[in-house]
Amino acid sequence: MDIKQAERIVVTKPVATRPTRSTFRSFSELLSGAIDDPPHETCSEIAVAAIRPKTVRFNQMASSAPGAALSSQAEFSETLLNFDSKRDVYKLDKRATLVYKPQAKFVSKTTVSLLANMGNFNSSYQEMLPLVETHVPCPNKDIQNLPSQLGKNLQIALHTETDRSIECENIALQNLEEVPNAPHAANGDRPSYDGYNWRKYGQKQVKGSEYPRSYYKCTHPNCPVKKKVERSFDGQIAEIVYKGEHNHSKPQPPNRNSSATHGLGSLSDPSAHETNVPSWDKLLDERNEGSKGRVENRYVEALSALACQDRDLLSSNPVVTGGINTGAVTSDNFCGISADCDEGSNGQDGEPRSKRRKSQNHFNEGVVAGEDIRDPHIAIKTLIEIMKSLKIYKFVSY
DNA sequence: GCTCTTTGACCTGGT
DNA sequence: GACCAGGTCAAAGAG
Repeated sequence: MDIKQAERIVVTKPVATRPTRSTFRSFSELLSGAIDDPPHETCSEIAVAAIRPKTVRFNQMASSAPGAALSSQAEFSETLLNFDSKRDVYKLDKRATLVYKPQAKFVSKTTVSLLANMGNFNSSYQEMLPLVETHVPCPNKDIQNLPSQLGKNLQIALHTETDRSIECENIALQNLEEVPNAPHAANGDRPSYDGYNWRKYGQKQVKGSEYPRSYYKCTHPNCPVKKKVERSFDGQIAEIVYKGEHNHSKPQPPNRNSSATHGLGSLSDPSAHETNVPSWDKLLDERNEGSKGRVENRYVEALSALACQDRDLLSSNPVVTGGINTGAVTSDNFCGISADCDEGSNGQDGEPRSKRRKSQNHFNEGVVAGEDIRDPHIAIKTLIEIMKSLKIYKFVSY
């Protein structure tokens, strides 16, 4: 399929310099700017958002010393995002400064459109998402499928600033674009969160880039699409550049009715097929009747991802241990929820799988701290409590 | 035995 | 034409 250059949205290549006080804007400003723009320009903004947010870093130390970094980030973040303890709301400080690495990229309009349509959920939750779901190298699936209902629910629970559009979504989407260590699909292809399968064909250390760049091809026959991915050493996406357009639709997930233990089912819970214990994914499906189930799932995933962020902190945290654990959820089995928080946690074979799975099932029941977190309001309240207890006030997207 | 990743070598385009 | 950097190929090894 020919790639029409004219259809690509070209983003001029900025010089990679540290933004100055006057040149960069806070995340909220960027978001509000996107909203204020007229529709046509909003489209461009979406395109930019879809390709720009590869790097929103505060401190490189984050990857080298997770615990310390979290602490320092928390301190830093307190100046950026303040909680209203009375109302459980948070406010973005306009002075907040996020540093992201500018880079020239272009994607097709089709790609932009696809990204933009990957879940048209509202902003409140999106604001939560980058923190919960991109700060930790946890494979969180189907983020793009978040229903708008979730945003509505969260708008009730959180009094955020203005309505945000898809920029934040795209940021989250990009940061979640591909998950390292994701189990292979049955056919050996590596499904990504953009829904396509990719095969790595090269890797190179690019001059001027601190991370190695990996080259991927779409595994679909005759599909010309390629992408470059720069991933930091802790496995988080630093940059993604798409090239070309898919000449096919997204590969269909396997029919779970007939083979619920294969394909994406196993992607979610690689070990699920080994036992009769229903996989997390499957349970989700069972609950996914309408958007409500998905809303619930996102909370559970968000909580699990948060837990993955620093299990030591969680385990020593009175709110978490005293609250969540009363719901039979420990910091460890938090990670079990999202199937494979990271390779490390998965590789912790000190705890028998059955035990982890059992714990996971507790969470599957949607009970945390004695409350039913399937209720979005309760879920977000619980989440905020945990965040507050951990002094996590800011979304840091890598 | 198949498929994927890794990685050094090679190719290509820009200066 | 030389040099350089990015992109791709392909053999070897791993799972």
